[in-house]
Amino acid sequence: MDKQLLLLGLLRQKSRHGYEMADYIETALASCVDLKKPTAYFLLDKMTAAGWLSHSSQRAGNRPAKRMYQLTPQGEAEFQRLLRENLVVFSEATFPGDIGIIFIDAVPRPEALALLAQRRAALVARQAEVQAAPPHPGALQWTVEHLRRHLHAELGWLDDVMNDLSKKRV
Amino acid sequence: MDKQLLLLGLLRQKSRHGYEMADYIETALASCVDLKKPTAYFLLDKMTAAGWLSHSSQRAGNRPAKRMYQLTPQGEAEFQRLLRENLVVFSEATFPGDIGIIFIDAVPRPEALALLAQRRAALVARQAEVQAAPPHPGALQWTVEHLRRHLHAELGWLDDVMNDLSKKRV
DNA sequence: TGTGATATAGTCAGTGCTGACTATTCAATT
DNA sequence: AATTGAATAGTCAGCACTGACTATATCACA
Repeated sequence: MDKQLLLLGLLRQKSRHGYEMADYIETALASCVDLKKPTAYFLLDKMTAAGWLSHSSQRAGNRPAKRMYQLTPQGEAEFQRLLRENLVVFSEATFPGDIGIIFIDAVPRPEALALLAQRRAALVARQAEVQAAPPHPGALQWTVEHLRRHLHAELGWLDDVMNDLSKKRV
Repeated sequence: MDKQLLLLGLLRQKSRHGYEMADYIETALASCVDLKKPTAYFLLDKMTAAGWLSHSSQRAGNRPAKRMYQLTPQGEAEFQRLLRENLVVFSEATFPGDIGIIFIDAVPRPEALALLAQRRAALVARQAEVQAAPPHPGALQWTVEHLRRHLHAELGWLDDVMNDLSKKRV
């Protein structure tokens, strides 16, 4: 439902067309949500069928007709409901990378450290990228800060793991 | 592929049957990986078909026949490959809870704070649960520590968000 | 002797998502 | 005039996963 919430929220700010939203999400919002174009179209259709959205063809400028979506009153109600639902719950992330850690003793110590060093490099690169990003407007800043903190925690942990690992007697 | 890696890793330690693994994963490993019983059986079948696993029926004790799985040499090779693949990449988590944050201004300030307070309570409860868990053996300790740190970062961030929010001029 | 709990093994339809593809119109370039 | 690229709108098969269910054997206990 979170993806629906996102689409509803974007449409609530102003009418938009599918391509615009999908593109915006895949670029500007890529760091905090995962939503691909086909999914966006699919959900837009679904929510239209459910009466949460209406759309009107509209040609702006000289471009091909766009399908502009907007919230219906029911859509607004659902948005309010989903938003509250989202705000209440704490949803724990899982870390697929931990699975490798569990079995790390199956690979020779030096190689394991080299592999983790690569992981670390990717993490640091990502950190730099987030740091360099232009300031985000409004509440988006909080999500960026969220990401920053988790990256920071991640790096600290990874360093400790590598440290432990390099010290550990075989 | 991470789930496959997990199953392979468990089978590498010793032969096991499906129920045992699914149960172990859903209880002991629930914090770092998400894998349900039907998925486990499905993947076990699939990997058997691919020649990574073999199995033998075996009745131990008086219980119904168990199907004990074990790695084939090819399975061991795949395990090694998947393990390295997993160790190298840094995979970023996404936070569905951020979507609500983005649109938080759509709900009246006091209500928003109350909702986030509930989220916070859930987070704190989870923290206590993790803290109270019995010490995990071997490399599992690292994954628990991983979780601990992220929960800690999460709490710090959430408190800052709530603080900002309660200060913010309307 | 029956009844329920537990250990084991599945199955299957349905959901949510996406990769990879097609189609159309216009602008820009050659 | 022809070609390419980008903005827009989709479509669809297929995958990964799971909720909810069935089946069977044994054990504990009323």
